[in-house]
Amino acid sequence: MADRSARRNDPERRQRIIAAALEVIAEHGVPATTHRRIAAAAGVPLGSVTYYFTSLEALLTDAFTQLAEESSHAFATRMAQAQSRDDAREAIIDIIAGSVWAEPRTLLLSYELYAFAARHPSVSTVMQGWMNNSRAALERFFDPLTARALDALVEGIGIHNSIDPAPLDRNAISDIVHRITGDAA
Amino acid sequence: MADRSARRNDPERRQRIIAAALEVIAEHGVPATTHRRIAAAAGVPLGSVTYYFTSLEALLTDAFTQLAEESSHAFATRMAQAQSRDDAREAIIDIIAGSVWAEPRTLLLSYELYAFAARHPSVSTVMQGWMNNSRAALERFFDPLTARALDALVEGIGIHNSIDPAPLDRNAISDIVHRITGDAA
DNA sequence: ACAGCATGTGTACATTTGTACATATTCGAT
DNA sequence: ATCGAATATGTACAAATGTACACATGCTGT
Repeated sequence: MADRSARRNDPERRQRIIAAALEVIAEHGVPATTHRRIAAAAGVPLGSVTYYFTSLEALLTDAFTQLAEESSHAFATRMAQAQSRDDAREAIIDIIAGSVWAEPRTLLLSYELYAFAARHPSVSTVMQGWMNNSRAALERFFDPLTARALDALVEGIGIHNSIDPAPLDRNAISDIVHRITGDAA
Repeated sequence: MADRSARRNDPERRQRIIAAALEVIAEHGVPATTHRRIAAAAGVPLGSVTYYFTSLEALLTDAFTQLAEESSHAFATRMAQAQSRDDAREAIIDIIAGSVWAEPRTLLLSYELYAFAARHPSVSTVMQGWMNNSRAALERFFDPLTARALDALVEGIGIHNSIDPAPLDRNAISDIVHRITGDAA
C-alpha cells in the first residue's frame, strides 16, 4: 500500500482526480458532477481540484478523453489477438457479450460520453480516432462495409442489452455476427 | 398568429414548456438546462415553470417521457405501413437513413435520453415499451432474433453516422439489412 | 353580480456552485 | 543550507440555481 501521510508532491494526484471524476459521473451523472463531489471521491481537498484543472469543463474533457482512449485501447487489444477471420469473429462476440463492454458502468459512461462529445469537438475527435482504429482492426479480416456494420452492432446491442431485462445471450449474438459476416455458423 | 396580450388561461402552456425544455436540452445539454433558460425559451415567466411542474427533475422526466413516446410513435407509424417483408425492410432502411431519425437534433436528444433514463426508472420503463413495440412491429415479418438485430442496428448505425464524417449511404445500409434478414439484395 | 378557484407572475431567499487567491508546505537544484 | 518553483490547501465570495409564496388576474358556474 502507498504511504498515507506524505501526500505532498503526489505524482498520481492528477490522475486520481480524473478517475474520481469518472466515478462521480458514473454514480450521479454529469449534471450532478461538481468540484466538491469529485474532490470528496478522490480524497483530496477542493483546492487541489482547481489547482490541477483550470475549470470543471476542462476536467470533464480530460476525463472523457481518457475514457474514450481507454475504451479504444481495450477494443484494439482484444482485436489484436485475432489471427484469422474466425478469431476476429470470436473477438467481436467477446466484446459484445463480454464482461468489459457490457458492464452497466461502462454503458452508463458511454451515454454521458456521447452527450458530452457532441458539444466538445476535442472529445469528438478522440472518438473518431477510436472508431477509425476499430474499423482498421476489423478491416484486417473483413471488407469495409462489414467492418462498419460490426462496429455499429457493438454499439447497438450494447445499448439494447442495457435496457432489455432479457439481454441476448452469446449464441444469439454469434448468430447475428455470422449473418453479417456472411458465413454460416 | 396567436393573440399576444390575453395569455391568461392558455391551455397549451404546459406543453409549450415541455417543448421548450427539449429545445434547451438539445441546444445546451442537460447540465445547462435550468428553470430560467426553459422559461426564456418558452416565452413564459419563471413562476410559470414552477407552477406547472413540482420540480425541475419532474419537468425533465415529463419531457424525456414525451420524447420517448414520440420517437416510439414515429417508428411504429412508419412500420405500420409495411404490408410485406420487403416493405418492412424498406421501412427499416428509411428509419436508419431517413431524415427523421438521422437528424443531429434527434441523435443529440437520444444521448441525453439514454443517460437520463439510466437514472430514472419511469423513463426507462417508457423506453422498454418503445423497444417492445419496435420488436413487435418487426416480428410481424421477421423472426425474433432478426427483429432484435435490426432494432439494434438502427441504434448503432445512427450513433456511428452522427460521429462519422462520412456516414453510410442508403445502398450500404440496404446491403447490411439484407444480410441480417438473410435475403440477397 | 359575485364567489370560488384555477391560472399566472414577480420577488425573495437559502443553498450550491465555480473559481480566485493568500498562504502554507515540500522538493530539487545549487 | 537555502532559494525558488512547484505543489498543496483552506477560505472567501460573487453568481446562479431551485424553490417557496404572496399576490394578481381571469374564468366558470350560479
